[in-house]
Amino acid sequence: MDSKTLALYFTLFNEIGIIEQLSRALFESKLPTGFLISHFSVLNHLIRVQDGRTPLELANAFQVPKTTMTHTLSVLEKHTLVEMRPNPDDGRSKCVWLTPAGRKFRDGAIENMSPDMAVLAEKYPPEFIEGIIPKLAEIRQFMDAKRDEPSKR
Amino acid sequence: MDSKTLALYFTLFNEIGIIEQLSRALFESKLPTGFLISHFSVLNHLIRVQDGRTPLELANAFQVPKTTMTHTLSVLEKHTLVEMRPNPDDGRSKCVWLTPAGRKFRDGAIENMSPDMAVLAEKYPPEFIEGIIPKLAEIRQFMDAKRDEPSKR
DNA sequence: TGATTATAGTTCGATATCGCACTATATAGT
DNA sequence: ACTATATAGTGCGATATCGAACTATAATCA
Repeated sequence: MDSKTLALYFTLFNEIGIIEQLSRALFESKLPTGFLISHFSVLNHLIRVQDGRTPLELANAFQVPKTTMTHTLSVLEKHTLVEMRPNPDDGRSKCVWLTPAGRKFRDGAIENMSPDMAVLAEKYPPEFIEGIIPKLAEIRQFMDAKRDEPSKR
Repeated sequence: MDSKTLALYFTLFNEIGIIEQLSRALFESKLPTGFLISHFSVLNHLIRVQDGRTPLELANAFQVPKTTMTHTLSVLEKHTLVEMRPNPDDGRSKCVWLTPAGRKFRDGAIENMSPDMAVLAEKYPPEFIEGIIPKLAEIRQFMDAKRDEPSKR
């Protein structure tokens, strides 16, 4: 692989990294002080896929170590945005449930983020975004699959 | 903006966020233990745009607070991968220079990352990547511009 | 069933990131 | 020149992320 081609792939991840940073900063500026995307993401995920997930499921969904998820959940719990209940199917485990305050927090955050998305949509209409997403999703799936199978080890 | 369209834009940033996480984990696994992408990125940047940059220029380039850059640079300096010299043009400032070890570190890291990029390239040839990058770059530039001009404030 | 191994979650220690406040130097305004 | 303001970098404290080790419960298997 020549260095020119290599640079191309690096550029891809560099662009992705920068957008990630910009969007994170943008989104976090719309959250109440002290809250981060990690907190919002968990609440949002619980609404999208139904709450009652276990901490481990959440850690896998976000591909963070379980210790990180323990910490994130403890913050959410401290603010009564989620509630931990024992897992009826597994004595070692727990289930995470949204509280009404948690749902409200998530809805409010989305509302605050909406105007910025609208500004973006003025310049880049839905069709433009629809043209990109499938390609990114493909790459994401490929990388995700490779992750579990680190070169036949 | 209807919630369906809103969700589309969220999906974009979600995909980007996941790829960022996966690529970060992948790249960091190719670095010597204890080093992170933040360290590599600075070395790489100094080679791409010439060393002799100031800490503030670097902080802006990566859009991190200057305190973060101070910390990152101190780690690099501790490992003699960079060298800080006074800025001849400004008594408050410093310039960051690569050491031979720093160049070697960067080159070695790129070499270690190469095989993974090659695997990716097998499935997604350069033309595929070239089709995505300009669109991402556009969005990145747009967001970057908006960042400085937070709705006419 | 008893012993072994695997899994869910937490605790702990290390490092990263970030905001605030501070020092030192530079620049602008008078 | 003198004062006021802006800027470059750092120190410090708070929180986030992560890996290693630990506890408790489950699953496997002889």
